[in-house]
Amino acid sequence: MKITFYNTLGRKKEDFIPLKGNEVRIYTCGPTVYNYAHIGNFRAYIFMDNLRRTLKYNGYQVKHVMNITDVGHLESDADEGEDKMIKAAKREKKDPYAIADFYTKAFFKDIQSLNIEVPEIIAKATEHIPEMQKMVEEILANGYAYETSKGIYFDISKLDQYPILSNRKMDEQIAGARVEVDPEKRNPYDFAIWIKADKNHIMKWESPWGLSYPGWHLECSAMSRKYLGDEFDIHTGGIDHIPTHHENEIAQSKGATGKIPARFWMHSEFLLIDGGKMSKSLNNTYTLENLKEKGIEPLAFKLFCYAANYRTKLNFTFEGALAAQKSLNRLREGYLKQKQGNTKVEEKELEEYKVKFLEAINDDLNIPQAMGIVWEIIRKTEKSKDYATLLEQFDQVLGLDLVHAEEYLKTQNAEVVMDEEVKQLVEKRDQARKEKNWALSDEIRDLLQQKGYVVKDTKEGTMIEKA
RNA sequence: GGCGACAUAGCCAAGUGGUAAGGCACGAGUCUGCAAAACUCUGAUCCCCGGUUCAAAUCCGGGUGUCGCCUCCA
Repeated sequence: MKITFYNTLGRKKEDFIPLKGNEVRIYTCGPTVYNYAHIGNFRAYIFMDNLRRTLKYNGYQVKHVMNITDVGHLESDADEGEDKMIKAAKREKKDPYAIADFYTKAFFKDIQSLNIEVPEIIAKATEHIPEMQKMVEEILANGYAYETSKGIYFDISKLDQYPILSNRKMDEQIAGARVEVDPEKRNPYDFAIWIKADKNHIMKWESPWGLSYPGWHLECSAMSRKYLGDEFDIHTGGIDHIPTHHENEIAQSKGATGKIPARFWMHSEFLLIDGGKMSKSLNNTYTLENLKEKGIEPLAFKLFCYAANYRTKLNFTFEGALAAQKSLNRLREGYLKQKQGNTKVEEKELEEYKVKFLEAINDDLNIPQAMGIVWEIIRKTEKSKDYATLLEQFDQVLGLDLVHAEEYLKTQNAEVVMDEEVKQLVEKRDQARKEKNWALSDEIRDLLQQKGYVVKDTKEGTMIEKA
């Protein structure tokens, strides 16, 4: 079935057809591992997950590369300021490689808890320094760069078009408004592709230009080319990458190969916090750990993201996230009920749902619409294993790990029952209820509620959950 | 100043020409010793004004408002 994706290059939806047979080659801008990733970052990786799962669901083979930026970007566009990795190293009094290693592990742990598929190839910047150097040499040889006392700079005036992704008119931009323009640069928007290191710079490598290190866009150009070739299918990233990072990445790749590296450029929108920007100064860059503290599972955050399309801003509030947690549990319970059902469902009906679902996801990953179909099936009164099987199939795209629904629900309850004091209260209440001592039973219920539990009476006795 | 986006029920949001998906909350009912949970049911004519059309939330023009980017950032 036809797939359409919104392409930032051209700013419209286009039919997607792989460049090479049945294989789709994707490159995703991954994390800079100098700190914990926050939920805004994860929205982008949830989008990436939806994309690759959708392509696989359509029968394509996926070759997907994601970079790990373990040699830090600089603080500012004008290549001044302090390297992020170095900064983190000073902050935590460790060497940059240890910092990178620590946060890389943390990142993949989070990715796993979100049930996000790990791309086939994970490429670390520090392991691709030779490839990057070679690319700098090519760009220089092709006449797209020049050397200054600070490093090698890309000459944007040599390009037929810059910028290509956005409509900015460079001469109207206030260059140097925040950072003084380097007088050695030919154009204010020329950027460093290779930087000569100060004596104090920790991460640096031997090169024809002395001890130095790569500019912060270069790794993506070099690594995508190494694994996916000069031209591949899809390049993804956050919307903030458009104006500088991806613009410059395209420039470099064109300087080296003469080609725009990817056919499709797909960008995910920002997650807003309480209607505004996420920022360190507002102290609202939440991590998955912060969500867990409030009883919100990573997968509930994933489901939260499914309320909106990846290209629209989504407003995160804890209220909304708690609603998603509730919704996730109902989804799990609904799935389990279908699994126990014995009604026979017509093949034709199942087929119709499959078509609707596929149409939704193939229309630029319209997950919200796909979720509408999921809920329709969940709510079916005539319970059926066939519906459960269908939901499992859809979950190949959604990645909510529905097959383990029972375990998740049990885990939530198990955690609660662990508490010895609470356990005794529950037993005492069950006894009181058997004796029809409603006064005592209600008293214990109030007590449990004060402690922050929801009390459920079932045939098996008192069950409690965290409120 | 330049660029971009958004404005749909209490909240989060689908829907881009034919009379408004879904989730959460609220309310009603079933169940229950009473509650809770669960289940069922219930709600909007789509920021304002004008235009195009047989027909507009959906296209065009003009307002108003909100937000993001132009500095690293998903």
